[in-house]
Amino acid sequence: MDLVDRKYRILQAIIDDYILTALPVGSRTISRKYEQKLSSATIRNEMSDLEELGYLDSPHTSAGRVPSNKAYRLYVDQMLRPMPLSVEETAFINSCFERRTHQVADLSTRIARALSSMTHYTTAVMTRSPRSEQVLSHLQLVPVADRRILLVLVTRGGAVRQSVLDVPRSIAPDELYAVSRILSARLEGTPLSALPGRLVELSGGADMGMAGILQAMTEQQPEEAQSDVSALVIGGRSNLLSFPEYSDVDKAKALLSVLETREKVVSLLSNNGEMEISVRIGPETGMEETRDCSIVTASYRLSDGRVNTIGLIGPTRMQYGKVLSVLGQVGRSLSELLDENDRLEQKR
Amino acid sequence: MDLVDRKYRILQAIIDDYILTALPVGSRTISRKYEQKLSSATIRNEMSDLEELGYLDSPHTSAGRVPSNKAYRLYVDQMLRPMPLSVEETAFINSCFERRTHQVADLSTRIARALSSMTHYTTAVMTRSPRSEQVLSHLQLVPVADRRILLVLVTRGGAVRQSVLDVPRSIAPDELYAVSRILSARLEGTPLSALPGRLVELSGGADMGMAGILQAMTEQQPEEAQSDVSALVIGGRSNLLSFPEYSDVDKAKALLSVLETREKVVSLLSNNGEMEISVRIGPETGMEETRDCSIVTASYRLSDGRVNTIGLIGPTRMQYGKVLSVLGQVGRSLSELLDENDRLEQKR
DNA sequence: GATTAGCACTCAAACGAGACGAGTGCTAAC
DNA sequence: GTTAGCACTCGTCTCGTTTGAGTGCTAATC
Repeated sequence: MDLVDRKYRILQAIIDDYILTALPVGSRTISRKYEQKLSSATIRNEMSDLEELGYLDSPHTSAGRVPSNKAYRLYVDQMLRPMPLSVEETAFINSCFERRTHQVADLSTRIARALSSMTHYTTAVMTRSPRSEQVLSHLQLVPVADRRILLVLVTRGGAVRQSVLDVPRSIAPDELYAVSRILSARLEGTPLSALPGRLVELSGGADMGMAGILQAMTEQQPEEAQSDVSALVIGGRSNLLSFPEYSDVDKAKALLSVLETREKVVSLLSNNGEMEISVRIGPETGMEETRDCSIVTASYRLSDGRVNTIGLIGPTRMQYGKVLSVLGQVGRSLSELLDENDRLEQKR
Repeated sequence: MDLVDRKYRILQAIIDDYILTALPVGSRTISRKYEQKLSSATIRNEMSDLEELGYLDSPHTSAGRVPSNKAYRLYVDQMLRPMPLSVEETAFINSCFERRTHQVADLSTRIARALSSMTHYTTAVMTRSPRSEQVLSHLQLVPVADRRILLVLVTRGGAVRQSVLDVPRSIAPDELYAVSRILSARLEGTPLSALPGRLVELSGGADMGMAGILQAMTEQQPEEAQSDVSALVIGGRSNLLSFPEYSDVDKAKALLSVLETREKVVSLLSNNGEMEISVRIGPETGMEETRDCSIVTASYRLSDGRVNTIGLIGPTRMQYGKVLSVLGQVGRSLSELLDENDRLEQKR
């Protein structure tokens, strides 16, 4: 199924042009703009072949040709020329990560904003904390109100989770500290996923005072803890409306609705297997509503064991080259930031 | 400027009809659907008067009339008939607040979802924590990693803020607890707004060990603390695209862009003075981009001193009756939930 | 004096016929 | 293998026409 050089070049030209203009590409356009040695008739023949091979579709007889999903696939896998970012662009990305932060939500928001402003696509950033992989390092109970305490869980990697619990009796700060010490010592090293089980075990031999706290801890899990996804930020939704493919309000609405359903966004960001960067085109996105979209995702493992997934969504006619370069640079800047964080931590 | 009864009724009919259909209303429609005793010619004369009085606009000579912002104002202030919710609707709202929660973010998300699904408008929920009004009740430092600690601030009302700090040396958990006790005792009762100042004072007489922590506390304020707004959730954006006024993609895009700018949303939700429920129509929203929108906001004071503002945004042709009833019911359900929380707290 | 029937007038939207033009496929000549 | 040429397709644009909902005004009616 190898395409001879010329067909290959023509196909590439068509895709390039279509990505740029969103208009079906005609043979004449190619012969003038890309392959001046060849007449439009020759191009026409080649295009006819390419259509037969499944790389091109024609909306109707007298329009030009449009790349098929198969063509985009080939384009992404083989035709993509590395497209270096301008100095300004690199600088811009770096500037977004200059200030240090430990608030993952802040960082995600910044990433989302930066990416959607640079690419003009919609960006979703998700942070996953696989509970099975996270191991408790420290536990602390903090008094909040009379019969209300704050439970803080710190993992080995340094991730923090907290939730407010109602307890059946009032507990003095000093007692709370004592309980924290005991629990912290007993539970240190437990994977978060095993925590509920361990708590039940412990409450067997616990005295009355402790039992109430343990019970509250088991029962009052925060909603967030139900899923692994701890933060989900979406930016640049309005960008979608600039694309001619969404000049039809109904289509735009359908896509925006998907973006409003947390589970759907999570699933769109998720099924990229173990790839670091993945490009899914049209039906590969695995969702009916996004059959005309492409999704590019990149995942990074944070030092605390959490996984950050960054996704860009747009029409299949996506500027893959640009998107991949930008995502790559973001990845580099991000690891730099994280490394620096870690280094600072070491040095001190 | 009082409108005689009949004019008043006719105006009301026009607004009702326009809100329902989004189509300019003609004299014939009114005479058939609303005022069957009167001929279209009579209505026509009245409508002409109403236009002169500034209550109606005509898009062009041969279309019907459209209510002006002044008309909506009158409608909201005087014409609104209480529109009781159906049993199902009330039940639905209540069901959204059944599960108790201390996570304001969860609650906000639920409110936003419920409101946008019931009204088909876009909902924004904001939580403000006026630092000047919040008074520290307890402070706790929790070990996170080698030279990294978590600072937890608990206010008298029971609100919790936390941030991760980098400190210049490694501190044992027990020392951290001792420092927490000292600081907690010294700072208890300080308004959060006065905290930075107090910290500087304290670091004057502090020993070396403490000084580093105090410095980290003053310097490393989390981004969130910069503003009073601690959470902002928006739901039902795609609803906007169902309204004929946004069938023009550019208009939709402009409005969606506003919703993507945090500061703008905060400002839209904010300037309702001290009203519990406020309705702002068109230019009253105070923003160029929303001159064709109306915004209804409701504010509730939470028991911990924070203020929750719920806002609905849609075209000026908004179903004010329905929106106000739903918001009212949400307010009731919400206070019930909060009261119950408080009662539980008392009883135990 | 208020109401209404009647009528001329307006104007956006819907419709339809052409003209246009970008594009194709095919054939025949180079 | 390439290309010039040509007939054909079909969406889009343009423009005049029709339609119909609506208005304002006037004169007759209650």
